Amino acid sequence: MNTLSEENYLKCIYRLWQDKGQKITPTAIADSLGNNPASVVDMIRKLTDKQLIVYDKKKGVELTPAGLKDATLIVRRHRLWEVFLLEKLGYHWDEIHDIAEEMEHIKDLTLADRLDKFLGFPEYDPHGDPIPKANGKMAKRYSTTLADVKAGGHCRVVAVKDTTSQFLQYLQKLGINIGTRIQLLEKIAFDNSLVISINGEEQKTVSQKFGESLLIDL
Amino acid sequence: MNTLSEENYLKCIYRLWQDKGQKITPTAIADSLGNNPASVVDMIRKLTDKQLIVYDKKKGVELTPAGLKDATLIVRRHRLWEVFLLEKLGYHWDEIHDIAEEMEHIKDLTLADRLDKFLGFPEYDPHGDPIPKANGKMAKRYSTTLADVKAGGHCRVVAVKDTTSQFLQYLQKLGINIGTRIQLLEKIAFDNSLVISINGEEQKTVSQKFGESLLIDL
DNA sequence: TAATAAAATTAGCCTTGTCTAATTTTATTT
DNA sequence: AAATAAAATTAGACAAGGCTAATTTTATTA
Ligand SMILES: [Mn+2]
Ligand SMILES: [Mn+2]
Ligand SMILES: [Mn+2]
Ligand SMILES: [Mn+2]
Repeated sequence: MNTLSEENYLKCIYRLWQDKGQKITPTAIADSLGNNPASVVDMIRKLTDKQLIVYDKKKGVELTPAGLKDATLIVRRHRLWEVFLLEKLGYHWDEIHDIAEEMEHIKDLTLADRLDKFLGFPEYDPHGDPIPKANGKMAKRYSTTLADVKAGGHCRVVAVKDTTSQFLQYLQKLGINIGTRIQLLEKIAFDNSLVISINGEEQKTVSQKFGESLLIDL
Repeated sequence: MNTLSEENYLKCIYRLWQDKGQKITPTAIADSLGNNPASVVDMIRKLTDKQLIVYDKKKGVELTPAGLKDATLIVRRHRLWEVFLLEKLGYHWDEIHDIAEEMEHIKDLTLADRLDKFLGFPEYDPHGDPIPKANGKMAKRYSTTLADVKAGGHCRVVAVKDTTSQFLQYLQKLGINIGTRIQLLEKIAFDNSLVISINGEEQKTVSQKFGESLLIDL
């Protein structure tokens, strides 16, 4: 049985592994969790002792099969609870992440499966992230961002890479949701700002960071 | 904001206060939580500093209005989650308490109220305990136990005082639920064992401890 | 390659929440 | 009232999980 902290580290490592296929370093983990690298080194030792990760100076941190299984279950619970909070309790898009951050740690063998069934086996969470099935498999994850679209191109929003309420509320203000159609009218060469048209409406300009936070399907 | 441990202590004090109107001592709290009295003394200091309890050597521990408010909210969340787990996720009577023990600590201002609404504002939890409303008020709590019934008397089970799976599974085996009618046929003078008839069926003998754990309405 | 910068690690400290053992207070019995 | 038992408290320890500051490694840059 893993502690709450161990679970949060596992989930963080899982996310870094999915996001960038890059080397997962103590500093990367520290940045991601808002912790000190020294604390991360301590936890790397604990998780290594529990055989949930392997740490190699060259390759960085990697999840073992056991660690991947544990991490996947935490992600499954997180995303299922997000669906519950949005669909059953009527929370908004930007409110659910932090609550699910706590709920994902509720430990009961059959809870995730019962919740999954109760929710009708959803494939994606409200942010467009695929929900791992009981067997660990999950639907397609998208990786193309709005910033990757070429000028003139059309696309459809399928997921958000950033789940902070700041970003989600900004999206709401712009009228962007999962499924919204966007046309990239122009890329400003100077700072990679993006001029877009949302659902065919009047154009808006958004930053490069914004574009990189929105996952799309062409 | 209270920590998980502080919340568990507050809830424990609340329960001891409701159960017996008696003096709440460090040893009583220690026994109830399975902790050491020395640890309890430490926590009494913390909760006193936070002005959630008042501790008087003569009167024992008492909740302040602020402490009572916090404790009531934890109990509200616990009982609402129990209803959710039983009614929506299909858990059994004896499985829900331990899970709710974790879920009661999820912190979000509107969560209890949303859950309450989603569940249709239930008055009682699956163990027959009244669920505090948002304003802190709650339906009648029963205090008469099967052990208080006089020989020959009839009664109806309204709640269980003990929520351990051992007791609940025993009840299940005997065919006793909330609402079950019981006739007390005889009290054995020797050890206060009770000879009962469940829903008018063949007689069974149960212990005094059993009788004191079952709340009834005459 | 040497100098410098960045990353990783170690050492030592802190808080929370727990424990055991020893001591002091309070209650109960003779 | 004195003796004894029980309860409460203090003192000191420990594990988890975090921090800062110092040091050692590893990468970069000149
Ligand atoms: Mn979390
Ligand atoms: Mn999500
Ligand atoms: Mn609890
Ligand atoms: Mn209950």
